Amino acid sequence: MKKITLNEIAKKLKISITTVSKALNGYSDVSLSTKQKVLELSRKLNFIPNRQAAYLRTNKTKIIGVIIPVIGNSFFDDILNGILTSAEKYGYLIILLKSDESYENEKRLIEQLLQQNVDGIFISLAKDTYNLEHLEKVKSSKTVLIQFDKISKLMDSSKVVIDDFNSAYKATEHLIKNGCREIVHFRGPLLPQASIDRFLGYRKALEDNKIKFDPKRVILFDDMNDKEGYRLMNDFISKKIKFDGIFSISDYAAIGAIESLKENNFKIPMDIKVVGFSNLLFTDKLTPSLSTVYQPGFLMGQKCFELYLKETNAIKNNIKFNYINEVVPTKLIRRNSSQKNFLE
Amino acid sequence: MKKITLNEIAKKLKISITTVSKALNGYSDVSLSTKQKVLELSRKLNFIPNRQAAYLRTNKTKIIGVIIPVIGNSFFDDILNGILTSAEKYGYLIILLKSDESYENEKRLIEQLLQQNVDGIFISLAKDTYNLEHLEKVKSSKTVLIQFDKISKLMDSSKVVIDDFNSAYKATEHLIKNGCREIVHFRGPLLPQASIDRFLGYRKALEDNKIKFDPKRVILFDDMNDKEGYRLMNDFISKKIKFDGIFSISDYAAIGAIESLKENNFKIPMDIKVVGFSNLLFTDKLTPSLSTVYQPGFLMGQKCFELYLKETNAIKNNIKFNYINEVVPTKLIRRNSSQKNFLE
DNA sequence: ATTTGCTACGAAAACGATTTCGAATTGCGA
DNA sequence: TCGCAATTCGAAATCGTTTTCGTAGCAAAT
Repeated sequence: MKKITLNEIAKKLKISITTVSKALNGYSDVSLSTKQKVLELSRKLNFIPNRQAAYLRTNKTKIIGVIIPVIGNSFFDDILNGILTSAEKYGYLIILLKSDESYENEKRLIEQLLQQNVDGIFISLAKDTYNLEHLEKVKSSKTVLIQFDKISKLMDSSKVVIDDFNSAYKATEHLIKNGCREIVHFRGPLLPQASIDRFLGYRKALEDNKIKFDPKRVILFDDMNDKEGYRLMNDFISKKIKFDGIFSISDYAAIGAIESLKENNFKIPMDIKVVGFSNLLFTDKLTPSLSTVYQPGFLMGQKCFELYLKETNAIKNNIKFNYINEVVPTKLIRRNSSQKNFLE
Repeated sequence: MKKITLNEIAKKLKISITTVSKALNGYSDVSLSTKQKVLELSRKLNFIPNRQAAYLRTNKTKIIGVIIPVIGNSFFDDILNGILTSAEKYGYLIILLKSDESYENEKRLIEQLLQQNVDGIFISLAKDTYNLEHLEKVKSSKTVLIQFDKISKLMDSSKVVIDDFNSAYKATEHLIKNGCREIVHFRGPLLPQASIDRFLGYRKALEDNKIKFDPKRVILFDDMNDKEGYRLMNDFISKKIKFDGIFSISDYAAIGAIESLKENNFKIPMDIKVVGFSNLLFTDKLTPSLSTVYQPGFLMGQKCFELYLKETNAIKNNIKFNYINEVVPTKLIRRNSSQKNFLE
């Protein structure tokens, strides 16, 4: 069974390809009767327009490439959900790619996306991405670039992020208000901006509350998963440094830490109060339920698309466009793991 | 900045487009010296081959469309991860789509994928998909179709699934061995094959152990989330029907049920033992940790790709090909929620 | 009779690659 | 010198659309 093309339809109707194309695309210079004939026949023959061929003329693929560091994080799932929902609404398709937190992969993936002539690239950077040439390449190829969540301030583009500094500040302040004075900070890898800003928020909250910042209480993570949280918590406990709270940049690490704490007979939140970050799935179902900061992933995904649309429209209409830095609100979720007077 | 094409390179080198193309694609009838010149210049000009133009001749997009019912289920994340990993290995890109459990959406999405001329479509069906015309369309357009997880037996194609019947049998048997005699079954929606097979496995396990099957103890779910689990558990409890175990087709529902049980002062696993399905993220971190059946999502994703490759290769080499039904092994994970002599 | 203004349609170029097939060039042995 | 094979290259067709620019035909206006 051969594929149906405009040509086929034109021949059977004894009209030109041009007219068929116009009839299908709502041009006004085609009579109602031929338009109906075309629509009817193309439906009958099950005509499927060829997007790649169309691209060759229009230069629009209506495809967005999305690069995220990893698959399986429920926060990224939320973002993805937001992106997909918006994409569907506007007739776009999404090519999904994962960098596995590697800059080299990221570079390669971007190359692939450019070969596909995607109309836009949404990216959340790998944790070890320091070089930004690959992003420059995106921009110089006139592809719209949107950074989200893990962004680089050194790269000019529209961005959608949370207010990391203030979110961290609030979380830390919350611990302080609930009586903590010696708060351990689980910090992410050194490079990512989010990691830096959250650390600064943590430190500022201490300062503002006249608590001396102690670098021995910040723990650097390379990989923010529960196993690492467990391991590094064990390490820290063995150092016998006093502490009564934990602010973790990641729910994963916090959950791992809680496991370790339980095994070491610490009571949560009585002895140690902990708050995580992201409000991952089921963190409300844990015992104790985990306090955390909620990030509106779905909304962030939608915002990515909005910014993309604004930018392409500006380009299309040839009007000046300034990159937008969209900061979405977070919300501290107070659960049992950080409660003040907790009765079991 | 104009886009670089084969033409540009050819002109600057004063050779033909043909030769440039051949040099870039490793043809043997181009001398080493010109090949080097071409490679060098195309690197210098940052030449990016145009995949859509290439497609028009080759008829291969090297894109796979993947349709899943929802985003945000960690089991599907695992599958997706497997698919993406294999795709990358073989130089394919993935267009990701979600049906939101709706047949109508599914139909539309498939239409879109066919317009994109994807080389293959991997699909996990929506829960209300009864009509299979859209899948027939895929096949009649010579696009390779692979069904995974939520499949339809009525549609002929390669498939990758788990052994739902036996997995459910084992889970139920496990509850029986640990002393349960009146086991409630959380069943999914009526249509999906997995839902049916798991129910049959449950019933067979009862039979084989001389336990009378009681339809009043099977609870039909429309939406298998924790809220529904909570609500329907409450409903069931209010009916005062005796029970001492739950086999839920979904971890989500099981987790919701446990919340309800706790509130109603049932002790788990002492009073009620429960086992779920899927081994979702953090089910091991709950209190009590949730017994469940693990499904190898990542492996399933990889298998999808393997089956796809087998089928395309067969088609390419024009050899006969029989659809493959790949059944991957599951594993019952015994945790605290179903333990026999549990000491708190 | 000529002009004007519509409507409805089509010819043809263009997008950027791949691939077939033929031809030019070269080397080399007879 | 001629013929032949091997090597290297290119002309041109092709994939399936979109879009520009005509133009034919016809009615109304001058």
